[in-house]
Amino acid sequence: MSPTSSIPDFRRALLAWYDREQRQLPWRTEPAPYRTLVSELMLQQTQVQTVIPYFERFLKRFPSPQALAEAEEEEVLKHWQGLGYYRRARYLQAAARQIVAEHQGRFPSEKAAIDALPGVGDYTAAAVASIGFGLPYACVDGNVIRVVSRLFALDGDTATGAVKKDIQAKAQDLLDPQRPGDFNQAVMELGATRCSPRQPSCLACPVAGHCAVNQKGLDPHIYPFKSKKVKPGKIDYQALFLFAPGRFLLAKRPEKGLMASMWELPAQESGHFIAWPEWFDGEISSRGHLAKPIIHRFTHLHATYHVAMFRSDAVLPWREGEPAGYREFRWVEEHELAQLPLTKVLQKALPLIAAAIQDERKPCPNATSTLPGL
DNA sequence: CACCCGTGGAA
DNA sequence: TTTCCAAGGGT
Repeated sequence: MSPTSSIPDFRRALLAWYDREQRQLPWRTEPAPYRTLVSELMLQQTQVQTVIPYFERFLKRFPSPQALAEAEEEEVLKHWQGLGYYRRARYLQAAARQIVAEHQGRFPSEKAAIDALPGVGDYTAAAVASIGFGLPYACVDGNVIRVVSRLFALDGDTATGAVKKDIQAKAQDLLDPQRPGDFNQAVMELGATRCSPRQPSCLACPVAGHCAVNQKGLDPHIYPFKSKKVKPGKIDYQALFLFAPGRFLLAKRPEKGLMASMWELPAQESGHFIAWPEWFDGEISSRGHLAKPIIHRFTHLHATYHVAMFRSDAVLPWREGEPAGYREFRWVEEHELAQLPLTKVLQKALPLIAAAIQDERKPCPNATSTLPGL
């Protein structure tokens, strides 16, 4: 805050701007704590535009904590497919079950009970408490860190605990106790639409007059200071597309870790194509592989998937438990894909595989399936 | 505290 | 092509 500005003036200016220019978002209509919880879980590390269609589909299918609590995990994951950070989906369902089991299905209005919900940390608890129940807790997310850093021209590394604590305290001081939910959303809205990381629109900022960086003529781009991040590692996978007439083999990933419980092509870490799926006891009638590997970028992992394809003329068993590490294997038909939660890598691979196999089999008139040999 | 956990968009 | 990062939480 600049020396001449007051907190009440700041609140008034920010809330007036928010009342005037806030975006119309699905979770801002019919406000309810459960809807706020769903939106906040989805918005963790995920942009608003990405979340909107997921939020609408999810609320339509799981309109209440009861509906979500009673659902099959696989269907919940299916509704999260493509959104990433799949643990959030399971935490959300666990939270719904906790609300049903421990709060008789009534969303808890006490801060401590909100804190105790799975997948709910400091940020999300403050968001649900303030937006859902009007409780005076300040949210601190990436937007707030940036806005507060610039408002006060804070030079410290925001990765350190001391700076985080300082920002939390300053955000709490600024919070309007009369309208905590709107105020929290207003700061985040400002961070998303004006006080952005790369191209801050200080000329269009409703609180530029309160901002230390702006009033001192400092460069907003250097706030907040962040230490360099670690470069992502690289990893090669050998993935197998094993198919028989009408079916192909999918694997369900382990319950924990990367893309937990999602379905994908069975794969193992390897830099090379393997000649033969040794865990398959059937007879292979033909084989091939994708000309180009599938590149998939995770936050801190660059993965390359080499896809080998093996055709068998009958659906036969593979050796139990192999390849290692999977929760379940299943021969699936194309129409079943609509029910299974699939990894993005699998979704990238399927059309390429279909094209490769149809290519080998031409002429191939009247091909109605997008998948090979079906 | 460092690391893990997805994906898409922007520059 | 590479890098950053987005309404973070758990371990």
